[in-house]
Amino acid sequence: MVKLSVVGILAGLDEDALTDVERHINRKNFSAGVQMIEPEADSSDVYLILSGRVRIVNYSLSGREITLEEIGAGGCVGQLSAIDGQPRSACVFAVDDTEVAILSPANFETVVKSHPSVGWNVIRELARIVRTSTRRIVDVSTLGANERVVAEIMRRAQQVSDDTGAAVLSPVPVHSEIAGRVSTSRETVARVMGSLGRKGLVNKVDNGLHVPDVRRLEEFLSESIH
Amino acid sequence: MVKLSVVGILAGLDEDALTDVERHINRKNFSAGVQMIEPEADSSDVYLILSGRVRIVNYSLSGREITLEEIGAGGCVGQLSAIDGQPRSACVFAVDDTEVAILSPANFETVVKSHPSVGWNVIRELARIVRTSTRRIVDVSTLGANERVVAEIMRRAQQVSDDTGAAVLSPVPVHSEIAGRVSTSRETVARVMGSLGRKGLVNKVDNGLHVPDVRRLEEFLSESIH
DNA sequence: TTCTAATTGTGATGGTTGTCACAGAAATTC
DNA sequence: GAATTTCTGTGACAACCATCACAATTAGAA
Repeated sequence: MVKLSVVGILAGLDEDALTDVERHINRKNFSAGVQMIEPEADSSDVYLILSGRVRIVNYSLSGREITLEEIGAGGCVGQLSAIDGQPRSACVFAVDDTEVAILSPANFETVVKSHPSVGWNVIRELARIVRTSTRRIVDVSTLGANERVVAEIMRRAQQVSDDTGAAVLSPVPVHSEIAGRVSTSRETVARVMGSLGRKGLVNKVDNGLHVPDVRRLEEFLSESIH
Repeated sequence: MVKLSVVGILAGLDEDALTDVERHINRKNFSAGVQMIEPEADSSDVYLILSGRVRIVNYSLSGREITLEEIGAGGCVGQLSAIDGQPRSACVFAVDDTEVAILSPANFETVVKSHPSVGWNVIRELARIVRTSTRRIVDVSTLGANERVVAEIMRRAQQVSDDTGAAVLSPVPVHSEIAGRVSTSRETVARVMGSLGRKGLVNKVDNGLHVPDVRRLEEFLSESIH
């Protein structure tokens, strides 16, 4: 059984406090692909991700999928409703098999208020989300669809680049998944990836997508914006 | 001299605590139009707005202005940098003459951590920002520019509509300001407003923009999305 | 392996909307 | 009230990209 201490927002709690929290949660498992939270449902529980991976998505009326966030073990989802009592605005589903600890809004508030460090952790987490969202708003307002795709590949590569400036994204990102994250169509992603490949900026290796020189990707992106 | 108690995130503090906070702030005034915070500046101070109004904007390389938020008396700006220590990501300028109380990041953290109610207020405020940002991401990913303009007028009208379902936006919103808020061009806003006027969904009165029936605006919007 | 499902690649096409350009209206300043 | 600045309205045009429609490829299951 996974310990609650893996959860980011609970960092800084001592053993006693953790066992106390333990008494107020419900553990639950979701298999990969299953929807965990549907919008409009009037629950406001907070889900602490103990293992696995979930994705927060929103569907447009035309059926287009917009990925808002993807969160792995240690993260949490559903805080917003617990904080402001408003209905959920998106749905959450398990990408991999996922184990969660469910905390009621009242207990969430209690824990946050009674442990300053938890409060601060929640604040930091929300600040991170605000920063990400703001960057996305700016991206989508200033860059074209093609550039957004390049920017997304670039960001992913930056996170895993080694000291030679190369990076391997593994497994190869699925086009439709990228499309959901940068608000464009799958076809546009395919075209951009093709063109990056032809330019030698990325190339496929059997276990992933190889970016030989992240710096050149950055340059290519700033050239294409003018 | 404006009291600190107008500030939303300090709600719930008693007199003693407020006078204590008072000792750690610097008051400052900005005239309308002046830039208060420029990005890249490596200060991380939090600005509590005591009176006036500020706008948080971001400029694209092509010079397009993106309005991220507009905040009036009682609000606060600059928290993100104080929370995560990262550089500022946008600039802030005073829309009206504005009086602020400036709090250093260290003091901000102290106040937040030592008063659970302040911590919770900050959390609620950040949650509000996350919700707004998310809605905007969804809007910009699923609606066309024209629809976004209609949606913006609709939202503003909803906030001030009376019991007959009518609303007056006063003063008349400036087109370029709307454009900045919904990530489109000033010309597009002009065209949409013109068309709404011709359909009788909005009309100008001398002191503002009159929306005779907010419901009809909502219907019009959902019809135009198909 | 063979069959099936998922993913990718690419052309054609039309709608949307950003951009440029300028004229007219309104608001401010002097 | 004249002059200047800011704001609004609108046409023309081209770029960009979502969508449709398949074919080709790859991965996964039977």
